[in-house]
Order: sequence, then C-alpha cells, then structure tokens
Amino acid sequence: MASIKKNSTNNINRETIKSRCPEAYAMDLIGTRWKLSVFYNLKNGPMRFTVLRDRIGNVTDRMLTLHLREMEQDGLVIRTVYPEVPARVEYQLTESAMELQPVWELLRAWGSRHRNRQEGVEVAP
Amino acid sequence: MASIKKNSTNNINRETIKSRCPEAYAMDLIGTRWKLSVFYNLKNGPMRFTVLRDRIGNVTDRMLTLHLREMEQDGLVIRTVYPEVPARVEYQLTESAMELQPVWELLRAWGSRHRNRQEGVEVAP
DNA sequence: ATGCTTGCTTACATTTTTGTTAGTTCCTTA
DNA sequence: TAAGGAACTAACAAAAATGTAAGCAAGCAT
Repeated sequence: MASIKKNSTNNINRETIKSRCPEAYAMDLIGTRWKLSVFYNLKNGPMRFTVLRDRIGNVTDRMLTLHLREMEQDGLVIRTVYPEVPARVEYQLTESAMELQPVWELLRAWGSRHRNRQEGVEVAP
Repeated sequence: MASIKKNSTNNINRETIKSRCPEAYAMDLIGTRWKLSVFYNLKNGPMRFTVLRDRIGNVTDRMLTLHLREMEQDGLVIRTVYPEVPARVEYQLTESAMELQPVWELLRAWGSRHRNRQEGVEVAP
C-alpha cells in the first residue's frame, strides 16, 4: 500500500494480470480490507472522516486514510475540504464508483447463497 | 494462506467484516492473486493441473496448489484424481462457482469503462 | 496562553501473502 | 536399473498489507 517494489516478481505478476484482464484490474481497485466498507457507508451520500471512521468501527485513522487516498487516486472517491476549524473533510463516491452497485448486489446475493451451501460442509461431524 | 494467527487484530477484523457482510465473505473467497485466473481458465470445463498451470503462466506449482486447495476447501473447485501414472489430477468449477459468471461479466465491463475514464487522469501532462 | 477537536502523518512492528528452490512419490517405459 | 513425468510438499525468503502508538497543525473558545 505504501511502498511497492516495482520490479518484484509479485508486482510484475500483478501488473501483468491487471493489464490483460479488466476483471483483475477491477478487483485490484476494490479488493482490500476497508474499501468495501467505504463503498457501503458512502453509498447514500457524502460523509465526513470521523463519522465514516466511527461507522465502520475498528478502523484506525491511518488505515482509513490510506484506503481513502488510494480510492481518491483511483477515481473512486472525491475528497472535499471545508476551510473550517476544526477541519471538516467530506468524502463521497464518484459516479463510476456508484456504478459498482450492481456488482455489490450480485456479490451479496451469491455470498449468502454460497455460505448457506457451505454451512456444515466444512466441519464434518 | 498458510498459517493465520487466529487472534491477531488483522484476522479478527477480517472475520468480523465477513460475518456481517456477505459481499465481504464473497470477496474473501475470490480475491487473491491467482483465483480469478483459475475461474477464467476452468469456466469451460475441467482441466488438469499442468495444463492449467501453463495456461495461467507465471504461476509456480506451489502458488497454484495453494490457491486450488483453498478453493476446494471453500467449495469452489472439485479435485478429481485419476489413478494413473504419471498422476493425473483434474480440476473443475463447482456449480456455485459457475454462478459467479455474471459477477465477472459486470466487473469486466466496469473495469474497462473505469480504466478508460481514468486514462490520462492520473498522470497530468 | 491553554485546551480542544478534526484530520491527518511518522516511525515502527506484526501478520499475511507471494515467491524460490529443491526435493519426493508413484509406477511405467526404456 | 535407471530415467522420467505429473502433481505435489517442505523449508526458507521476500514483499506487501495491516496495525500501534504517538504526535502535529489550525484556530476558536476559554
């Protein structure tokens, strides 16, 4: 998240797959720990940093900041600073990010179904 | 992938989110490096280990094995061993895994669109 | 002048994921 | 009897993600 080594096998593999495959590119943008939570909490409108943090719960300032910064960079959220004191910063989803909504819905449905099917399967009696 | 510390903050956070949110559960099952490639290559039918490995390219035996094992455990692939020598092992997607197809299609479409929009945005002239 | 809140940042530590290398086993065929 | 291929596994190393703890700037209320 912070410093990636451009020439590591790891990174080269990642980039190769991303460049070949839009699904992989998409997964890369949305697939880390707190991003889904950000989408989920911002889907109904903008929210300021602390509120978002408290709603998510269990995120540290640092982690949330890191993820928000990446999402901003990636065109998924917009950051608006209001020149007040104490500082007020609001985050909102971009249009493009909103268009992920159908994906989340499908994933949610699939997840529920799959979890039900898996219940009791993994731990044999 | 191998040894996770059950009581780390990291793991607790992960599990908490997963348990609350089917989307997160889903993302957790499908979101690591080589799994998308496995889905992609198996979507038209079963395939043996080496063929799969060579089609994906750049995966090591170990990595592929690790991911396939997890996917098996998670009810996403079925592993069939044919008692021949040299060994023949075939992998195929489960029905549940096939049902992810619409998700991949949406993600692919979104990924392409988003990438186009982002082009030239990140690197200012 | 001091304390207060928000939204960060820095430096460091831990955990998790990914990769590297070198085996191993099974029988079959040469 | 030795070589060979498929499908692994073990031991180790590196990279990346996540978490912890502390601190800082701005400027308003006290």
